[in-house]
Amino acid sequence: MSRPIRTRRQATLASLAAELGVSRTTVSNAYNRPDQLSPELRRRVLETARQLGYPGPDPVARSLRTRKAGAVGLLLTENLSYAFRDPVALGVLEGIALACEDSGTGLQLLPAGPGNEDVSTVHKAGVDGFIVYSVPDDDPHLSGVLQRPVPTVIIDQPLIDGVDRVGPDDAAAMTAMANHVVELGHRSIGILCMRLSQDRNDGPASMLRQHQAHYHTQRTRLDALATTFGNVGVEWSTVPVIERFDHTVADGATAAAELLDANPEVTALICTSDILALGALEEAHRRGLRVPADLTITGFDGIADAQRAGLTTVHQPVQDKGHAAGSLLLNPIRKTSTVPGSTQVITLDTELKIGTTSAQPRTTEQHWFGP
Amino acid sequence: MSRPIRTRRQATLASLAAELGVSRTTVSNAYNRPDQLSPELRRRVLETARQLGYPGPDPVARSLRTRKAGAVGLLLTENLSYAFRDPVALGVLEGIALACEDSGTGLQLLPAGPGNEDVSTVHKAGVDGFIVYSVPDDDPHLSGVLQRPVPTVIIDQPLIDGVDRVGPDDAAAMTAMANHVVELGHRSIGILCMRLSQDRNDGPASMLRQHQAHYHTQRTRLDALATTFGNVGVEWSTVPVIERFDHTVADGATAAAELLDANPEVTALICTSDILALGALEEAHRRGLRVPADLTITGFDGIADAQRAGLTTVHQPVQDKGHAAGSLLLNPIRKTSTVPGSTQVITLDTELKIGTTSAQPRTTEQHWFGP
DNA sequence: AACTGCTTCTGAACCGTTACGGTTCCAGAC
DNA sequence: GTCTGGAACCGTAACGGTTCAGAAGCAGTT
Repeated sequence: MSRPIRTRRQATLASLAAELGVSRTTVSNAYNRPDQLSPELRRRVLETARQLGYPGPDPVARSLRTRKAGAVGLLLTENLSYAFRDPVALGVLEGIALACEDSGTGLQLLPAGPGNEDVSTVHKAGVDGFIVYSVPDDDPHLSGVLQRPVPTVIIDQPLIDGVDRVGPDDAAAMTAMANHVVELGHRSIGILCMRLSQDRNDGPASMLRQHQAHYHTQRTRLDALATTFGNVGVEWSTVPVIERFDHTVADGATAAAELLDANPEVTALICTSDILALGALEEAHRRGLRVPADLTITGFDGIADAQRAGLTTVHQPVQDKGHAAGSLLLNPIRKTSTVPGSTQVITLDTELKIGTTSAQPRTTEQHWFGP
Repeated sequence: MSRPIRTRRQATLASLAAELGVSRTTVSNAYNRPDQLSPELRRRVLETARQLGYPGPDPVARSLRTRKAGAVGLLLTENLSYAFRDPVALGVLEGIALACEDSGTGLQLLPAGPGNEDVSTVHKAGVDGFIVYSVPDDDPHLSGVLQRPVPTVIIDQPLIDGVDRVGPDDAAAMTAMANHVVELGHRSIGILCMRLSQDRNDGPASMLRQHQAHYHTQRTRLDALATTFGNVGVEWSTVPVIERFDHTVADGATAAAELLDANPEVTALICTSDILALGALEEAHRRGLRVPADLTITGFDGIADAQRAGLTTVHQPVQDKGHAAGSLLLNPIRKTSTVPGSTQVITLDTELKIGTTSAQPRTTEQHWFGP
């Protein structure tokens, strides 16, 4: 098996047609609509194509004419390494890929990492639609995508008028978790959260920063916590919230250390992701704190490692999320909807999973009689 | 933020030029060569574009003219789920993605799963090149790729004349492993290997099947074992080789069980992948066999879990492998090579990692006095 | 006055294909 | 002998850009 020799000038459908003395249409039909010409002629066309080294119709020219690229673009404002290492991102990616596979569509990963200010990659991508995953609402790539006249589906965040969205009900899910912790009797809590905006801030997140967060998901989760704990008399401004730019177990551990150092009275650590919670768990062990006896720790996402660790968390079906987004984009149910501008929103079920890392605080009174 | 209202008919570069009373060239330049027109005119062009809802030059039309798609295709004849679950595949994928990110190129995952007989997805992909990863040498998608007049790089397998390739020296690496096991004194060995061909065969792989294997990598590794052990008097035809179609830890375990049931005299289990070896390890523990005292087990690849388990294995830099393939495709060093048809081959370094799962057989003589 | 050089803009030729709406031909029906 | 209908094939017009050679205008130089 060896590669065909390239002729001086690539053969085209037109040159092949000329060679055969037939019209271009006929050659095109030989490839795309075999029933439109006699088997004999078709055989001749294909045979001559082979001799001339004609590789078949050019995909780009075809795309131009048919207005179909046969691929969707995935925008993820994150280093691609992250997408391949973070279990949640990987699950979503897998779900999307599955949906694409189902419909025979390509999935194009767009290079739009943090360092990449160049939006042109979005403008140059020949795709029939976009899936946007976990992007801050002020991202330039995102506005580039929205300018393109192709359908777009956003996963999780941001929430944009007129754009389809797939995601869990973060507010409800986090409220359920907050209620769980409240019911256990915790009133002295601390929060670990993921990146709130593009500018790195590893440390406490002020109230202002929380409200101005460009990552919608994180903001919603914090709001839900603030509301629920506010209802039982916990003043949110007194609740320590520690932010981490990078999303790793190690960062979760340092965040927990930072929080516990400054607020040793805390009886429950609520984390906006499992990864951070697993880090907190590590840090708790390092300090000799028993979980949940001395410290309650909760996560969010329901990744495999969390289940293994018995973490109390909110499970969300990450793979389904990706698959739903892909299906929404690829299966044009939208055609049935009479209103052209109608937006579809798919809300995914979440489930509060109570594990072995949450329990009543050791002495509920401790807070009142303080040191 | 909301989407621009779509006009009756999408504006094009031509309609925009007409509206402005300038030539198409000028509009094109406004987007692609700002220095070619006065700032004032450029501002007007962009402003009018905004008013008309013109989304900028169509990427497909641009690609047709410039003969650049800005993306490379990844062919992987495997369910995409596999690519996202298998640590080796994931590492390779990450490496490729990194290389693409470096050069601002998109990475298009082609849907070419096992069930997908349709080669048209390969023909329809508008890409500037292909990376082929771990594909059997008789795969129809592969020949589709090779027909396309774009550069192609193959990772691992198959080995095709005139096509660039990136991969380890499997023969040398496996020979090193075989020598290690030979030097420990093992003469009664068993082999667990991955899929040899597209047709499922979970069980013993006959000599014929081994020789006809369509997965070049597996064949090479087996050949290396056969040669090395042949040199010390072990007749290869007597060595049990158990094949598994799916590549999971569970399959490794059942393969080990199958082999050990039929060949209890075996003192060393050489596996062609870490995943299979980890399964074998599980099965050995289940049977109460001590590793390495009762049974030596070796792997191949050097994944993280293997390191954690102390597995004796051959480490190969999977991420580098992907990155090298991407770089080879994207950085056209090829231009410097005078011979147009010259082929580049990058061979990656491997390293024999001796862990805690290999040791001398308990009684080397056992084999000679055997039952 | 002719020449040079620079900036700014234009005209026309592609890029390779498919959609659309035909025309031609011929067998069989009437 | 005309009509009908289907199979086979064709010509033209997009699809939406980029690119290159040059034209026009104008200031400065010799």
